Amino acid sequence: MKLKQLQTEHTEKEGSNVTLEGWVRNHRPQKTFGFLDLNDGTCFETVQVVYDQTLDNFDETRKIRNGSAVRIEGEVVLTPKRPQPFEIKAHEVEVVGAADADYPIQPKRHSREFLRQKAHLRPRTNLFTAVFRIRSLLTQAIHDFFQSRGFIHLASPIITANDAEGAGEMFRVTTLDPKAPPLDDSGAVDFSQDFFGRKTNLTVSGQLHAEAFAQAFRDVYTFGPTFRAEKSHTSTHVSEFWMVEPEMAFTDLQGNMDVCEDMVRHLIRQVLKHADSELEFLDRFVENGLLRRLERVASSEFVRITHTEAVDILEQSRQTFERPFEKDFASEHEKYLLSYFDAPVFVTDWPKDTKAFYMRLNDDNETVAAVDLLAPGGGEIVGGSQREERYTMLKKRMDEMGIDTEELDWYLQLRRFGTTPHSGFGLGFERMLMYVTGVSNIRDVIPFPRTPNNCEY
RNA sequence: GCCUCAUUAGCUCAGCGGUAGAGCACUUGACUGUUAAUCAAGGGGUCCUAGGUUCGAAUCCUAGAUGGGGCGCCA
Repeated sequence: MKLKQLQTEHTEKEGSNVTLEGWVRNHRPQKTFGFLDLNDGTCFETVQVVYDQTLDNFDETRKIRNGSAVRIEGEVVLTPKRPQPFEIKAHEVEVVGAADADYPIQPKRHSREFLRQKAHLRPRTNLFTAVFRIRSLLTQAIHDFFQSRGFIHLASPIITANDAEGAGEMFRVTTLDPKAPPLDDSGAVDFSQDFFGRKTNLTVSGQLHAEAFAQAFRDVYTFGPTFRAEKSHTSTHVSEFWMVEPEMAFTDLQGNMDVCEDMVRHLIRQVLKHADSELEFLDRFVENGLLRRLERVASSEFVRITHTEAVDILEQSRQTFERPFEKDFASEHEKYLLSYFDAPVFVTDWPKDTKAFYMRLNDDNETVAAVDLLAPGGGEIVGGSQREERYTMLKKRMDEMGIDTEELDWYLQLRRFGTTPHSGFGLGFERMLMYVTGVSNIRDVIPFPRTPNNCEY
C-alpha cells in the first residue's frame, strides 16, 4: 500500500493490516520497543512505525540505521492524542536494503553546500522532498494551463545550427577529433566534415522554432532543456536548465501579457492547492511568510508600466543607486520597483539596443515591444516580446546587429509566407520554482545541477 | 571575468602563537510512548595543499586548490 493513499483513508483502515515499503528517515529505539519514521516516496509526510519485542527479529530491527530500505507489515492504529493522526503497529519488519553506518544524511539540518555534494542522497531530505514534489507539480500545471487553452506542445530541437542569436555562449556539438580536427585551406577547423556537415550547438532557446509552429497552429509552447555556456557564478544561473516558451500568432504585446499573467497565477494556485504540506514546511524552514506572499500574488492584479515610466519612478525615488538605470535595470532597480508597487510588475517597451533582434520596433523608432516580468522575491522570471513580423524591418534589424541572415533565412521566410503579428515569452522554469518554494539558489531546485567546472553524477 | 568570505572529526562549528575541542552522527550500554527523544561511555583528525616566519604554527605571511556570497552576462 502507498502511504499517500493511507493518509486519506486511515480512518476507514483503522484496525486493518497494511504493508508499506520505504526508507527510514529516523529511528528511536528504546529497550523493549522503538519507533521508525518511514517515508515511502508517495507523499511528503513520514509515518511512525511502532515495534516491540513481539517481533521475531526485534534485535535486528533495533539496529536499523537511517537510510535503510524496509518493508513493514502492521496494523493501522489511530492516535488522535499524539502529534500524528495515525501510526503503524508493526507485526513484521523486513530489512530490504540496510544502510551502512556512514550514511551521511542525519536527522538534522545540513548545509545546502554539503547536500549539493551528495546530490544522489539529498532527495531523501525534507527540503528536497518538498522541492522536487513541487517541481513535478509545477511541470504538470504548465502543461495543464496551455493544453486547457488549446496550445499545441512542440518539442523544439536540442541540437541546433543557429550559431548565435544573442542569447549567450553556446555549447558546441561535434564528433570531430579534438586533437586533430580536419582543417580547411586557411587552417581553420573544417566543420563541413563534422557530423552534421556544419557547426552545431546545443540550443539556447526554442523560440525561433516555436515561431514557425505558431504560424501553423496559432498557439504553441515548448517546454524543454536549454543550455548556456556562460561562466556565470551566481545563485540564478546554471548551464543546463528548463524553459517554457509559448508563442502565439495574431497576438500583440498586451495579449502576451494577459496569457503570462494568467499562467503565473495558475501555477501559483495549483501549488497552493496541491502542496499544503510542502509549502507549510518551506514556510517554516526556508522562507517565513512564503504562503502569505504566494496567496497575495495569486489574487493580485499585476502592474503594467513602460520602461519610460519605470525610469521616472527610479528618478523620483530620492534613493541613490550604485548603477545607472537609463537603459537596463540591475537587481537594485528591480527591487526598488517591486517594493514600490508591492506586486508583480510588467515593464514594457525597452530601448531597442538593450534587446534582441527579433523584437518588434515601436512607432517611436527607439523602443521595442519587449516585456520583462518582475516578481517580488524572484526578480526577473519572464522575458518576452511581440516579434517583428515585418520582413523589411526584421531584415534591417538583423543587418544592423550583425545577425547572419543566410543562416536564418528560414526564419525570415516566415515573414514572407503569411506573416502575422505574434508574440511570446520565456519562463525560466527553475526561477519560477525558486519563486514558488522560496529556495534561494537555483542549484537546489534542479536534480543534478550543472555549472562551470561542475558536472558530477 | 571582477570583488569578497570561508576551508579544523562523517555533519555543524568553537579554538586565532604554547599537548586537538563541543554538539549531532557512528559503536556499546541505560531507559515501557518517543517525535531532530533523552542519559552515560567509547572509537574517530594530513587542522585544504605547498612554501615561508618563529624556539614553537590549526593560529601569522605568500602562492595555489575547492566551496559560498555579491557584481557582470542572462532565464
